[in-house]
Amino acid sequence: MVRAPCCEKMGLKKGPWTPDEDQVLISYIQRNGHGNWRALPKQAGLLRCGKSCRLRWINYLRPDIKRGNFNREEEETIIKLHEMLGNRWSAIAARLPGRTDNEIKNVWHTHLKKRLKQNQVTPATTTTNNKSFNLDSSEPTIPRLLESSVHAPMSPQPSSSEISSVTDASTSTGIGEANNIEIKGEDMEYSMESFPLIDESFWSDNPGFLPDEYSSDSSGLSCFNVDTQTQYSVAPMADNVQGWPSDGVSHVDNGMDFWYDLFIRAGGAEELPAF
DNA sequence: AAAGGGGTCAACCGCCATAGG
DNA sequence: ACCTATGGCGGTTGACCCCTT
Repeated sequence: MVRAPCCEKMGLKKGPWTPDEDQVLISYIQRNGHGNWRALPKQAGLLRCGKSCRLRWINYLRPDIKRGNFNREEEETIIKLHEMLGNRWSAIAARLPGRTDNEIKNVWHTHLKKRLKQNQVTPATTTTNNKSFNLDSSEPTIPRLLESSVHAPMSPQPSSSEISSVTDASTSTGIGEANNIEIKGEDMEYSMESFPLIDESFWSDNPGFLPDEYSSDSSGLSCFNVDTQTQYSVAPMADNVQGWPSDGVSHVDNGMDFWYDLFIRAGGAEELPAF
């Protein structure tokens, strides 16, 4: 299909927006909305293409945009969601009110990716998994589980084309080993090391921590809700991870729900955040 | 003080999905 | 069923700024 020529071939302006252009766009959208981006610049009297107008509005001029630096909680949320969703920035942005996909993408590439990489080269040390919970937090909306994704120690990872078999906790030499698992989707890789470390001792050392309606499997890396007959991974997961969960249905949200469930039952938030 | 390098971020590009004709 | 227009998305670019040498 031959595409319509864009801005530069139509004598339209490119590059940074001027305050005047911003004002024209804002007042036009406030008066008329933005039903048709393609037609908008002409109707508004802007020498821009519709795409450029849309981008400017969505990424910068929208009234509900939250300006300023990302706080720690937002960054941790991004890291966690990126573990789940990969580079689906718009999906991540949808869960961060006031933040745009472009902004999140920039933060990821400029800050977070670097930070995670630094953590990867940190020599592996044994840490306890659930100890990373900070239940003293006065801000209950995001599980402190996320802390562990930032500070999780990294060690060489085994390769696997899909979720690998799980080292049986009874033969495992360490917590980290039991969780040193890599999941590969179609175009993404997920390291279980980025999640709180969990092995059999996690369940046994935390009587009452695992909700009654869940029963963990032998690996300790998935559990089963006996009420809903649903299997959950212990880590939030992507919907394109092959062969997981067992029913083949996307359980992205289930994964998150499960974490939140654990978090709440560990004394965290009273209510689920709006995910 | 000037140059160079790296970081940041707004904006663009090109592809894809989808609605509508 | 096919074609086209449009919106939306992720990857990339380049201008600007700041820090270091």
